[in-house]
Order: sequence, then C-alpha cells, then structure tokens
Amino acid sequence: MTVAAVREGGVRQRRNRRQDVLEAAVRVFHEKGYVSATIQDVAAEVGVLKGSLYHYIDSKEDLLAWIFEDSAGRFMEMLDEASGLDERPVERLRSFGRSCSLWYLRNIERVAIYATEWKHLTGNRRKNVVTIREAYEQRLAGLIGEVKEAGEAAPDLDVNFATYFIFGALNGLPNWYRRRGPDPAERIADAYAAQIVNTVSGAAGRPRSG
Amino acid sequence: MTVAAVREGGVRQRRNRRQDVLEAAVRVFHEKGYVSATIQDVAAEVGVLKGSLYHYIDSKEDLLAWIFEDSAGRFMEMLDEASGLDERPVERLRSFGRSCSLWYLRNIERVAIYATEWKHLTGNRRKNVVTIREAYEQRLAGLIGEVKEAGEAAPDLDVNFATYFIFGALNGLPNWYRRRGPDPAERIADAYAAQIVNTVSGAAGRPRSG
Amino acid sequence: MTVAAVREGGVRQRRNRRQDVLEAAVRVFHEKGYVSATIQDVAAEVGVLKGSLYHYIDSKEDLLAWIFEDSAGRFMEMLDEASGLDERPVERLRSFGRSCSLWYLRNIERVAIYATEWKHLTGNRRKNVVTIREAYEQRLAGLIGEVKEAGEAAPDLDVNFATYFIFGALNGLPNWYRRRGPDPAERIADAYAAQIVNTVSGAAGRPRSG
Amino acid sequence: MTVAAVREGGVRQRRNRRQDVLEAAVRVFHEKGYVSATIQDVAAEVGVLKGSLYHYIDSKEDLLAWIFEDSAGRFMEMLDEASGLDERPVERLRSFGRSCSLWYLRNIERVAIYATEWKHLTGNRRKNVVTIREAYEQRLAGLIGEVKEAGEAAPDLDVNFATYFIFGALNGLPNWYRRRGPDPAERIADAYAAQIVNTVSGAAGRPRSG
DNA sequence: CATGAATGAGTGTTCATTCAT
DNA sequence: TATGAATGAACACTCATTCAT
Repeated sequence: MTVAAVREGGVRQRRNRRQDVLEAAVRVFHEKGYVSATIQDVAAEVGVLKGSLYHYIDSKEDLLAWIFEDSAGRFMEMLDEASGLDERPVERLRSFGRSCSLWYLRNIERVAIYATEWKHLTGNRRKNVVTIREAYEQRLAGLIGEVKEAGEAAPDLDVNFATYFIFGALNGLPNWYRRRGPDPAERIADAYAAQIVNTVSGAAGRPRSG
Repeated sequence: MTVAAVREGGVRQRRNRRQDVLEAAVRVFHEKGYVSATIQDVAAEVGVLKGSLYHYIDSKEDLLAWIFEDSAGRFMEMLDEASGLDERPVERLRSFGRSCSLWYLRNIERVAIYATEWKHLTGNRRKNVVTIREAYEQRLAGLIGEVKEAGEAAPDLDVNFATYFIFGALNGLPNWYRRRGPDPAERIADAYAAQIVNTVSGAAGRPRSG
Repeated sequence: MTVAAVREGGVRQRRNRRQDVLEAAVRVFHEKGYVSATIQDVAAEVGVLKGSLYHYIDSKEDLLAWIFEDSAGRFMEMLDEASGLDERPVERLRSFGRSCSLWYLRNIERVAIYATEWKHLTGNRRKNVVTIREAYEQRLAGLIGEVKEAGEAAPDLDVNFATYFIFGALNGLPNWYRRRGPDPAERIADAYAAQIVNTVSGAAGRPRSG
Repeated sequence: MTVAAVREGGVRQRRNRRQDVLEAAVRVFHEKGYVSATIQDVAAEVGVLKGSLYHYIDSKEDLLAWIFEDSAGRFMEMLDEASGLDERPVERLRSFGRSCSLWYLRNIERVAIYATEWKHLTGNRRKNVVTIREAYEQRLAGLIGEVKEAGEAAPDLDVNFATYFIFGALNGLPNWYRRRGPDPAERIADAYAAQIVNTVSGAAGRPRSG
C-alpha cells in the first residue's frame, strides 16, 4: 500500500465515520423522535460510547441541524432540476410532483425528521429551516399559479390552499410508506403526481375525451 | 345550600377540574410537544403545583392517552354524522371532507397532537390509536371506493394512495392554520372538500358542463 | 400546638433548610474549592440526594453567588458600624482594623471563599463582587488618607500600596487561622489592628513616649 | 552538521519544549485556575494537540507539581541571596522584603498559582510544598525575631502574627498587580519593604529624628 | 514525535413520581 | 384537596488519559 493510499484511506474513513454518525442519527431520530432519542442511542447505533460521539458533533442539536442542512442541500438540488422543464404548466406541475414524491420516498426518514422535528432547532437554525420551507412552498405555489393562469386549473381554486393541501399530502408520505412494502417508489410517485394534478386542475386536468 | 347541592357542586367541580387539566395539557403538549413538555408546565397552565396534578392523573402518559380517547370519541361522533347522508357518492365524499376539515380546524391542537404524538403511547393504548386510525382510513377508503364504483373517479385512481394522500393533506392543516388568521374555517373546509373531490375524481368531479 | 405554631414551624424549618444548604456549601466549597466541590458533596453534607438540592438552588453558581451576597450584606453592616466612630483618624483606623479582623476570623470560611472563588462568578454577579470589593478598598483607603492628612502617617507612605498591603494581610488570615487554635480571635484582631496602624504610621503611630 | 550537533539540537529542543509546556501551563493555570483549566487549554497554548502533551508530562497533576518545583527552586535561590547580608537586622528585613517583593512581582503568575493551587497537589507533593512554605515562614520569622531582639521592633509585637501578616500582604500582590500598570516593580518593592519594616518596628523603625 | 479517535468515569441538571403534612 | 420536599434514574456533555497509526 502506498503512502497516498494510506492517507486516502484515513480521510475516507474519517469522512465515513462522520457520515456514519449522521446516518445513525437519522435512523434513531426517526424511530424515537429527536427529544426521546438519546445521544447514547445514537452512539450505540454507530457502535461507540457516547463520549466518543463528541469527536464528531458539538451538541445534540448540532446533530439535528446537520441533518437538516444535509437534507435541505440535496433537496434543493432536486428542486432546481425539477423546475427547469420546457413544457405546459400542468405537465411541469406533474413532473415536479413526481420528482418530489420520488425524492421524499427515497429519503423517507430524513423527510419525516424534517417535517416533525424542526421545532427543536433554536435561533438562526430554525429561521433557516422556515425560510427554506417557505421557498419550497413558493415554488410550488408558483407552479400552481402558472397552471391557473394557463386556464388549466379548476376555476375557483385557491392557490394557497392548494399549496398547503399538496404540501400536506406529500409530508404525509412518511406516515405510511414502508421501504419494503409492495409498491415500488416510482409507482407511488406517479400516482401522487397524478393526484397533485387532479387536486389543482379538477376536470380541466383530464385529457379532452369525449 | 343542601347537602345534595354541595355534593353536586363537588362533583361538578371535580369534573371541571379534570376537564381543565385535559385542556391545559392539550395546549401545553401542542406548544412544546409531549416529550418536551413537563408535568410542571401542565400544572402551571392549570394553576396548581405539579404534585397536585397527580390527584387528577396517574401518569404523564395517562394524560396523553386521555387526550387521545377524548378526541377520538368526539371525532367518531362527527364521522358517524357525516357518513349517513343519502346522496351521490361524490357528494358524500365532499360532505365528509367538509365535515372532517371543519372538525380538524375547530380542534386543531388536538389534531396536531393526534397526528404527531401517538408514537409515545405504549402497549394497548398505542394499538387502540392505530386501530382507530385504520377505521378512519377505511371509512375514507370506502367512500372513495364508492365514488370509483359509481364511475365518478379518475379511471386509473388507486384507492389506497388516494386515501393516504387525502389523509396527509388533512393532517397537514395544523401546520399552517392559525385560529386568528384571515380565512374563516368554513371557507377553508369548503376549499379542502373541493380539493378532496378533485383529487379523487379528476375531470369526472366537474359537474357535466358542455 | 396552635395553627400559628405549626405554620411558624414550617416556615422556620424551610428557612433552616435553605440556611443549612448555604452553610453546607460554605464548608464544602471552603474545603475542596468551588470548582472541585461537587453538588453531590454539598448534598451529602446536607444529608439529601443531589437532585433534592435543586429545590433550594437553581444552579451551582447560584449557590456560590448566594454565599457572596449573604456574606457581603453582613460584611457591609459591620463596616458601617466600624466607620462611624468619633476619634482621631489613627484610632479610627485601628478600630476599623480590629473590627474587620474580628469579622474575618468569625467568618473565616466565607472570607476564604470570598477571596479565592470570586473569579468563578459570571456576568453581573462578578461585577457586583468587584464593585463591593472596590467600595471596601476605598473605605480603607479613605481612612488611611485621613491618617496621612492628619500628619500621623509615615511621610512617604503611598496610600494605594498601603491599602493593598493591608487588604492582602487580612485576606491572608484564612491561610493560617484555625478556629481551635490557641489564640483567641480577639487577641489576633488586636495584634492585626496594631500592625495595620504600624504599617501606615511607622514611628508616628507610637504614642508620644519619651 | 555533526552528529553531536544534531543530538545537542535535539536535547535543546526537547528541553525548550518542556519549558514551553511549563510556561504555557503557568499562563493557563493562572488565568483559569488549575481545576478549571483543561489539558486541552494547555495544549492549545503550546500549539499542539492534547494527546501530544503526554509526551512531555505524565499527568495534569504532574504539570502542577512541576510548576511548584521549578518555582520553589528559583525562589529558594533568591531567598539565600537575600539572607546573607551583613547589616543591622532591620535593614536585613527591609532588604529581604524588597527582594521578595521584587521576585513576586517578576514571577507574579507563578506566585499566584503557588498561593492558591497548592491544595490540589496530593500526597508527598503537598507535604513538600507545605514544608517549603514553612521554611520560608521560619526564615521570615527568624528575621523578625532578630529585629525584636535588637530592640528595634514594636515592644508588644507577636512574631508569629507579624510573620503571617507580612506573608499575607506579599501573597496579596497577585490580586492587584498588573505588569502593564503604571508603577515599576522596583517602586512597589521599595514601598512594600518599607511597609514590612513599619509593620514590625512601628515607631522604632523611624530613623531617630528630632 | 504528533495525531486524533476512543474511552469511561464523572458533572450539573432535569423530571416524573411519591408521600407526609 | 393541595402542597412542596424528596427521590432516583436519566440525560447531555466534559475531560484526563490511552494508544494505534
């Protein structure tokens, strides 16, 4: 083994350790809830003593914040991808719905944490999460608004209510979805995308059929 | 004052006290979350010392379970009322959606607790909550199924996914609704009912227009 | 026993408990030093478990602060008494020195804590202690200044240095004085008072003898 | 470069490193107190990680003991110098006072540690410190005794009390002296020496003037 | 020599719960 | 019924120390 290989191994191991801790925390926080979960639990999941965990984190809340940042970053990347399509508004909404649903399903524990534990962040960290959530809502509201302007939405649709409705439906995914369940994530994502479109467009969303 | 009156007064007071404690717990658990909230917090909200609270409850979890039972009972009453209508399936779904939404909005703190804190019940109490939730889901799924059978649903609709979707949307209400906000509960309930119908029926949900 | 007696007993007991805690803390902090002493130690000295101590205090630092406040209040009373005499400046200095020394000796553990642990107070509490110390120094400096103005001090005496010198000598008392030692506190106080006068006045402090 | 030079360089570097560590510890212990200061703090002051510190020390207490030994050794050298003068007792006392004061001021952090942290040594190390302190006190007491025997002390002077008094005044120096303050160390040392003499001799200390 | 991961005992503090008054 | 002192187990976090690399 070369010196470089050893060094790379060290770096990789360290990074993996940090990542291990984060992923262990995701599992534990998801299972027990952030407040009920103890640092001990996370340490046990990693396979070290609780004191050792503090090589990787500064505090329990740090660990939670770290999960949020990591998730938010990856989520935003996905959103950017999903928004830039060149299609009819209603199809862009469907596409957005499918991408979001799929991302939710693939990161279901993080999403669950994101949806329920943000209250336990304090100070600026909480503000940041709220800001990101609002950005997300506004992007969705924007899409729905475009559908409405294109005359493809139910005529009496309230954009805000629709946004909250769909947002809620998505956030409900972690409450029932099991990775080992019978339905492949893609199928669920397609169904949810269709339902999102339905929610917004009502009859207008149906292809012109007899 | 007669002896009977005193006794009745005592009973009524006790009942009120019990109810006071429950309502205080609802407020406190909603604000801080069940785990973070302390018995002290609840006692302070009631206006007694924490030791005194144990005249009305047996344990903290008892208090949570009590909230669930109380809420579930009242919720089921509402559901029974909402289900017995003699109308077209799609209108029964709309009616159900409106009633549920309205009940959610009027009991928003309890609903929030119901949606997020059920994990912290143990043993049979948890089972009961899951059972009730499933009953509720099945009732909703039943309604959606009837809509589908009546040919008024989107043709490729998956009843289960639709149920989860709508369930999630409703459970999302506590995340944004504020009692002192600009929109009256009835308006929100109507909008949510319409969106529920849209979700299920897509084009079919629109009244037959040209 | 009358109701009043019972009530008074309760109050007295509570007060005693609080006072017990404070005095236990004085002993423990004096023996081990504030940082090394644990809440456990104090609790053991009181005869309760460490958790129980938090009925009487809010934090360990609170306990330290409490000692400071209690000591400072009593010390200031003594200083006020000692300052108001109507005598020659040098005799007022002697009187002050005797009173201070005596108070130090009678409160030797508190004085030791006062002299060494003030650094471990934070924020305003530290400021307060520094302020009180400065007030004390200024009072002593004032007395010395008056002796000097009366022409009864050594001619080249620096008032500040003398103040620090004497202050240091007094603060050194806890380093050697033992309550059960051979010398009665009064004798020590007289000797220290004489030495304080000597420090300031040199030859001038001697009574005019042939 | 010769092998010897390399070796010498290594030794010198090691010695310097050791000295660096000791001096860093003096600064850190003085600032935070021995108990509150962490090995990490000392390591950071040296510029290495805490694990690396254990190449130079065996334990935290070792580090403290080392400071005491180093300081005591240098202090004793100074004392020996200061004691051998051939002068009148009172002038020897003054000379001793000036030398001590000056040494205190020049090693103010070590003196502060010496005065306050000796309790945290254990076993023989504590005994040694106490022994050294006693030796120092006896030397001072001896000088004062000689002054008294020479008839140059206040007639009712108690040698022990005077020793404690002066010892305390000297130990108080670190409580107010700042290196960057307005008064040069020599001026302070002269003043303190004069005050020491005053303390002991009272009127007798004044040169026979009219 | 230097690193930093790992340990494990310990610290201050919280809190649900009990119980004598 | 109400109090509040007391408990004891638990928690987040710290730190001196060790050791493989």
